Amino acid sequence: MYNILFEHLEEKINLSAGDKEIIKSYFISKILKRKKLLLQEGNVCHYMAFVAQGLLKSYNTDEKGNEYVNQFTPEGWWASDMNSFFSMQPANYTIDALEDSVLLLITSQDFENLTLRIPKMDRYFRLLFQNSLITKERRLVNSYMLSAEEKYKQLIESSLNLVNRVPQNLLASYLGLSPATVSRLKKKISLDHK
Amino acid sequence: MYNILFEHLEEKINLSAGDKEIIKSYFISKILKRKKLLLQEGNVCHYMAFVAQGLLKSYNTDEKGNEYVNQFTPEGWWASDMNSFFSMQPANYTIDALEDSVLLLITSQDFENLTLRIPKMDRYFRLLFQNSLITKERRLVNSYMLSAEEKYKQLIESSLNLVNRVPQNLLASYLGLSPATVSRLKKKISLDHK
DNA sequence: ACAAATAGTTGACTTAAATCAATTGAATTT
DNA sequence: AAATTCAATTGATTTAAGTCAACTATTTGT
Repeated sequence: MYNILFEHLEEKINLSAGDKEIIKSYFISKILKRKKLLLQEGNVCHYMAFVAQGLLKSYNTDEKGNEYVNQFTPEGWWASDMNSFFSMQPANYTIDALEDSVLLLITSQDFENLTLRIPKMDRYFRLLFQNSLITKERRLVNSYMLSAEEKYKQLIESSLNLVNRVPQNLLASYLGLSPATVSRLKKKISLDHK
Repeated sequence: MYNILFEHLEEKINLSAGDKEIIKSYFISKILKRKKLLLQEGNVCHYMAFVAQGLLKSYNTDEKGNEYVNQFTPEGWWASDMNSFFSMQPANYTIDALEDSVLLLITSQDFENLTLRIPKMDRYFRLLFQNSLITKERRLVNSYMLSAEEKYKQLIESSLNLVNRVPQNLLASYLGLSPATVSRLKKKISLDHK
């Protein structure tokens, strides 16, 4: 179960057998069943979760109860409310499982301890956050520059795997569009291809 | 001129006098006059810039010539096209100076060398990117969840200093709104306060 | 395998914000 | 200080996408 974690770390840094033992000792594993919550908006986010298997989503909810999906996290990626995790403030996001999932959790205290004990982990997370930042920035710019149709097309091109695992209404939410709009776009695009 | 850089680094990590000498040696300083470009969309971004004084903006342009401002970078912050800088691919953004500015530049090769020579710098950038990521995520969610009026109000509350240094049409662009809309919102809000 | 819950489609209608254009006002440049 | 460029305002109009609602199709849990 830790293999997938080490594989991902080793894409960015080299680890000795000893490093791996140490790293292992900072994580605890958890099974999160479909629809169960990892984090509830308003609570402090105590864990950063590496998804070893399954799929999570994080979202927030406005006064009217509308859900805004912020991120999907499949195997090999990390999920948390970073603001809450690093500042201990109440979380803005709720995180739950879209599929039965296996997680490796680390607390914020242990995150700190781990990076101090193994400085390479700072490098790993520097590279991880750097890449996430590039992706988020792209998404933000797209949200301003692209039409609904272009957003939907880009998502299909860049994340076909996700598109097949996630209900269309959640993709709509992720794109900042209404389910009706995405349904119409899907039809339009399939007609355009004929 | 390096003092402001060191102050910022020392908010996140401790530096010895020796560290500072080494760090200094990796940067070159540059004066960038108002309206001059640091980076042109389509070129590779060779530098990451620490703004010691002044104010930069980064933006991209669509086929129709519309500009979409992506970030303002005042003193004490970093500017670059991160994707281009770290991957050597052509940049998506253009970066220019809104005010006469003083920059400290580091090349991507030297960035790599510096983090390898002083691992604490990985920690610094881990923390920097971590915070940027939190901010970008907030902006992304706001772009979906908030109305034009709420976006504008939040910007005023959170960044009054910027609001006073940046022309209103660029703030509009940064918020993903048209200049006309921002002008109307400004009027509406001032009336609401009476 | 069935019932219940959830998701997707489609039409009619609304709406927030964009666009266009004319005018006024402010800042830079020479 | 005048000229020129750039920024802001405001009204009239358009438009992309949202909302609402009724219906159908698909998934999920028991």
